[in-house]
Amino acid sequence: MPLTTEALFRALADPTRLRCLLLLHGQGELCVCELTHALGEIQPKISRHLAQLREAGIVTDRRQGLWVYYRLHPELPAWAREVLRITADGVAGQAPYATDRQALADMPNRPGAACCA
Amino acid sequence: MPLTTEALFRALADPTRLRCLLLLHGQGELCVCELTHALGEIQPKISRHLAQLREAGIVTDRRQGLWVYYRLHPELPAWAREVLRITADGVAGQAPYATDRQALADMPNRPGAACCA
DNA sequence: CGCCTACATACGCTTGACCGTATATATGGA
DNA sequence: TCCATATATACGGTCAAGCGTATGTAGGCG
Repeated sequence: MPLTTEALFRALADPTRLRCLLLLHGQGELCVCELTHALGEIQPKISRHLAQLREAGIVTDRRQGLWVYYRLHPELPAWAREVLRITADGVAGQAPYATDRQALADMPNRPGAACCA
Repeated sequence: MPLTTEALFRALADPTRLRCLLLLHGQGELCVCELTHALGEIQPKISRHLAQLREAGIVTDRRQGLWVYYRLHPELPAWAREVLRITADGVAGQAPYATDRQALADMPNRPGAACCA
């Protein structure tokens, strides 16, 4: 079942999901604890919203060790990516999107490749 | 108060509002009875959703005689128009958007300039 | 095995969105 | 003035979305 327009906009209509998606759009791949830290929300809340995005076909996940990494679904329709791109451009400097990026950058002990420096 | 990203996506997340907005985007200006006929919905439902869109700053209205014409708000941010354009392109041939356009074209006794042919 | 960390999910609750019906308001014409 | 049409809104009800808390599951390490 393909992604409908309505399903995408319903996903984007929640601030937590929109913030996650814009972060994933800019960063490529993030695990749950990174998103949790970046948004400053509790973990079950982030997990629940990511599950919704996964069930809608907007993101995919990949487990690596203890961590589960989320990214935009590789088969996301072009128009959906366009919507994300335009939105990301339009709100790049605004709160909370800019502060989310900053909080992620300032996060200590980030898992993944970052720890192998 | 400017239009927030979240407010736009919340507006687009409802099928009735999305159908109205895509019609308005393609047709420029439509009155309530035209939208009611095109979507095949009852009038109070259309009016209520249009009121929400108006309060969100996404459309404006103009009364002319008995009819109230709605159109996209002239000061709608460029990114919001882009989102609408991309969406309209992406779903142009699909139901119910294509059939909405057809039903509007087939509507008898349309008010406005169309009757002066 | 036992423990810790990361993540997912079940539960109960609250709040708000959307609905249809009924009614109010506004305009134009007889 | 009275009526008809077009539109807006008020009311009451239903349902689903989102929430925090608590608990389940999965992987890594001793």
